[in-house]
Amino acid sequence: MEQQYNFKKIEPRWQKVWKDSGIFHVTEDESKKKFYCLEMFPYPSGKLHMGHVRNYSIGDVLSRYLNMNGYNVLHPIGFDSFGLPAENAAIKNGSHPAVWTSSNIAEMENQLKQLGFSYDWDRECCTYTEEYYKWMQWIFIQFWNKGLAYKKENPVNWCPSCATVLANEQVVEGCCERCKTQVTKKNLSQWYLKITDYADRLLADLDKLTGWPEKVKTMQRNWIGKSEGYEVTFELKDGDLPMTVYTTRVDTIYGVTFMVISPEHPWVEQLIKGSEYEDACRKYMEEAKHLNDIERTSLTKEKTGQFTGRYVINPANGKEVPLYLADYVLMGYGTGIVMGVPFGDQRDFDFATKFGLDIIPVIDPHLPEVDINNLKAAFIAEGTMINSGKYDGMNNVEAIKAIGDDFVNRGIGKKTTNFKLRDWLISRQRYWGTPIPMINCPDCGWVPEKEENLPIILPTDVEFTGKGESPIATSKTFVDTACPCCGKPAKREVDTMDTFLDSSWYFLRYCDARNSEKAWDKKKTDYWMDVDQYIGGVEHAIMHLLYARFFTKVLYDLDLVHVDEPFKNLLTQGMVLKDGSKMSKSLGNVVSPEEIISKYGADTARLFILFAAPPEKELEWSDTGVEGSYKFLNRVYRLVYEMSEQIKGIPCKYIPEGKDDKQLAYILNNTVKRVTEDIGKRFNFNTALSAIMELVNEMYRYKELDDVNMGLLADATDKLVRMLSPFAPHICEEMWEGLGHTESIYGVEWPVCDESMLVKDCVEIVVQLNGKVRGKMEVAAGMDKNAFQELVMASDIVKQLTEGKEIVKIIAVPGKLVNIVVRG
RNA sequence: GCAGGUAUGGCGGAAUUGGCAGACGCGCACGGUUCAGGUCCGUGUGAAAGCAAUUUCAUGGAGGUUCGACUCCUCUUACCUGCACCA
Repeated sequence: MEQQYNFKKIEPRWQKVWKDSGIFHVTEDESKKKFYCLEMFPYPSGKLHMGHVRNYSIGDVLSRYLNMNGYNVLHPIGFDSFGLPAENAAIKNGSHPAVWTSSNIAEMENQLKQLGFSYDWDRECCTYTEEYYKWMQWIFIQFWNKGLAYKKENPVNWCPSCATVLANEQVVEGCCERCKTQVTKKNLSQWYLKITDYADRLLADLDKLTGWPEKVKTMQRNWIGKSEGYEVTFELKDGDLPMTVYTTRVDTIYGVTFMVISPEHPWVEQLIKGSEYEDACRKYMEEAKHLNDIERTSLTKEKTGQFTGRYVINPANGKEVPLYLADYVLMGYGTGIVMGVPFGDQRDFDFATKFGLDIIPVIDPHLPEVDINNLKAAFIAEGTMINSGKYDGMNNVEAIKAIGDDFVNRGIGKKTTNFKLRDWLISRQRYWGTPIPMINCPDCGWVPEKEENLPIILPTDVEFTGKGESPIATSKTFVDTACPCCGKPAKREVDTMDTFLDSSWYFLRYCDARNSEKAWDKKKTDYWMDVDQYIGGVEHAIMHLLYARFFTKVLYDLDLVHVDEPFKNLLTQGMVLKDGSKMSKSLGNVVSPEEIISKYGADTARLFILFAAPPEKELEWSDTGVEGSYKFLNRVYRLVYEMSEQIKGIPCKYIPEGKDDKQLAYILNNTVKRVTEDIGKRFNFNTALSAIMELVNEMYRYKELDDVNMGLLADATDKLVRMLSPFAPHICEEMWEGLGHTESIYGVEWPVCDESMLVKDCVEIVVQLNGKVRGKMEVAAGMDKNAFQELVMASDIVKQLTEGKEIVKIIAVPGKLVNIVVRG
């Protein structure tokens, strides 16, 4: 151990030791309790950013801590390496996406190794490799065989100038990001996975996930969006199309004054044909193609619509109401047709106001402040039915069932459950993704490729122009094939899969990453799954986590895994900010991990990022804060260096004698207790580090005293280095060696708190007068309430405080406080 | 817009079960060390009033519950995240 802390020498040295000894490689070991610690794998965008450093530092502290607690810890890493940016880079530079991706991966692997994370690199998985996407294709075929994959038409963002499909991200203010042409919609036949078949289970099983943050579960519940209601069929005047609406508020049906149909509803064509409003309707439909769902459903956007010239008949009262096209009705939810009740729905209210339609009150809340005949906004509350024929006078909640049941009996209603969740559109008209292993045969239709022919390899004779439907279609070798069923000429699917599929099962592949015979051996997932702790950005709270849960449930039903939920505990980490906003190149407020590592070392970077904020919270980057962490490591290093000379050969045994011995022994053991709880139970690494800092401060004070107990100092030094090692592993290895140990600190036992050192005979308590602190006193610990209260009330402090005042009430909390309520 | 979240000194944050608001760190000030600067060691540091003891105010804002509220309830403001083809 050198006198000076030199991270530039220490860090590469220990990284090499770890690599050469293979210390982070794990195998299934039935004799040990397993722990699967997983961090969301990165997209290889180029270099690591601070969000990655934060995510992986959290995971590394946990992994190292659990390893020291005797667990067999699986801690893998990989790269989510298919996706749009690689393809954009290829279009821009005329290179191949694989070149861009693999050089990024190499760079990021290097950075991860420089940070000293305890990954089992032998299990590394990259989704763009043939050995990974082979099994992705195999899994897709299992979904197909189970009837969970299908093809359906769906409108996509379409740039007419590039003649290509655009991702939402590529649409900027309604225009193509490359050529600025206004984006429109185009119908394409697309692959879907039937996630809606699992909607009920995905919702119900959220209750099982006790280790998930409540906020994430709430977000998932809202996303799945289960609602109970009725489908009611209105009759079309002069036509025979059943105009079926979905409503959760069938009690308001007497307040229907119009009906709205989504502009992309397939029936619109025949509804408007020949009408005097036909041209106006077509124009409106064209305009609707330029807006996205968020804009369309915005409550603040002025409502637009177009009368179709048609009328429908309300089955409740036989009234005719006009039928409009309006973009606030989405084709993707319910039936694509909505009954307009301006009284009870704000969107309908806005629409009716704009188009001069009637507003009929149908519920009277009996509130004097509400004039239901002259509303300024839609009214939503419980009340008594009015203007509703035979239901008048009934409570509106009861009326839902009564009216609904009547429609069911009349054969024009159906009780239904609706989900906001839609089936998962997985096809992408892109190159850089897993090819969908399906073949279209003129005779057999869509058939999957034979399993023995997997993987279907991405062709390399492809042009990247940014134009056309899918780059794969430009390959001369890929498309034409033979039907796996009948052998006749057939064509391959040229679309690739959404990269969210790749990331929906990678945690299973890590369990058996090098298996070339199977996606994974069930014996291995039986041992390692489920993931004990999953850590990642809160921005993935809905989609990725829902898709991974869906996959796990399907694979469970196929008997390929033994768990039906993948992630037992979830930690969602906050973002890293600089000057109050997200670090981004456009804002120019990026601090690169590289910079910090070269200036202060990996240990400082890790320490700062864990100390600056608790993991779930946003973290404000501070350059001076980093310096503080660096100073702290130096302070620890100097202390341990000095101690290593003095405590050589002295056992970590002590009997505290004076006040100072007792104080250090108390702080030492209390620190062990606090740090253990903060890491293991609360994941509050910032307070764990505060506690360690307090211990260091106390050791600095104690060691300068005249009469010190060397056994106590030896124990404090030993425990200090152990406790700090998950946070700053390199410097701790160095100090551990300096203390005379020959084994790596990775895997030595986590220190244990000696409870006998925490027993105090005196506690300081607070005396309050009317809830305000007025004095403090020392009392013996462990008194019962009556004795405690009597003792305190008899004290001089209390006598002084209450002199000449009438005592109204006394609240005594033993060992904590006495609050005296007085008058006068 | 919808959904979810956050708000505490000059700054990052602490307060684990409703019980001493501001632990720990940064910054700042002063002192020591040093030729000097840096490093390092130490002391102080929410605001206002006061020589002081001490008192009053203070956890985005407005109310409420309670002996007692950063913590619970109602309303409100600002900001952050997601919104289904970015990953």
